[in-house]
Amino acid sequence: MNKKQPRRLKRRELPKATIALARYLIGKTLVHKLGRVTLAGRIVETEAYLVGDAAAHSFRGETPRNRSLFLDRGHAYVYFIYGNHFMLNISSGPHGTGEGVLLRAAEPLQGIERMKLLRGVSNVRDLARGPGRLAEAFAIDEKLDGVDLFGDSVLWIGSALKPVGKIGVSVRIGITKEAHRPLRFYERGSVFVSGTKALRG
DNA sequence: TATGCGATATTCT
DNA sequence: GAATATCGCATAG
Repeated sequence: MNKKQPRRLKRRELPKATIALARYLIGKTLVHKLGRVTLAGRIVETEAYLVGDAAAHSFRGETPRNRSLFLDRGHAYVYFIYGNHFMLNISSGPHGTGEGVLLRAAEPLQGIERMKLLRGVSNVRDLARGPGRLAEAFAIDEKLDGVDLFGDSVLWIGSALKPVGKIGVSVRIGITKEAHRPLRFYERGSVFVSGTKALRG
């Protein structure tokens, strides 16, 4: 029973550079329509993956698994990892360029009861705090791989519903290569950002 | 806070 | 055939 609705963002509104996009997405709204239920959350943490970046899945070229990462900017790249988690990325470069932004955490706004069912937890703070949790809370799976987030699909990015706080920058989480590059962006002080307290400040 | 392990698709050798 | 992966949870300290 939510009043304020986000506006669908258009592809041409997106910054062209991947790092700029990662920063731009903080505070925006991730929306997934599930029949009658709408799941929505405020993106509070992202990471950029670039060309020539050994930590990026595109580093060794295009394969069947990472092909969505090479789509024109604004498409979903969803993959399965560690035997039990999906991750949601947004492709960034022009078609043929393997860059993208990983969505790592969100603040649940709408459809919270459904998210609790999907996740099997009741603590709102833990619903989408971390990339695997975010995907589970938003019912993201391989069927959404390659979807255009800026067309008219059920999964899309909307405008910000609240002012965005200060944005922090740090190294990325959970990678072993290029682990020193400052390519993680997050809303400072948000309790919905993943990692320990130090990683939210 | 800090390990430690599960469970599997994809890629590498 | 083997290693690795953009993690999360349980359990111990």
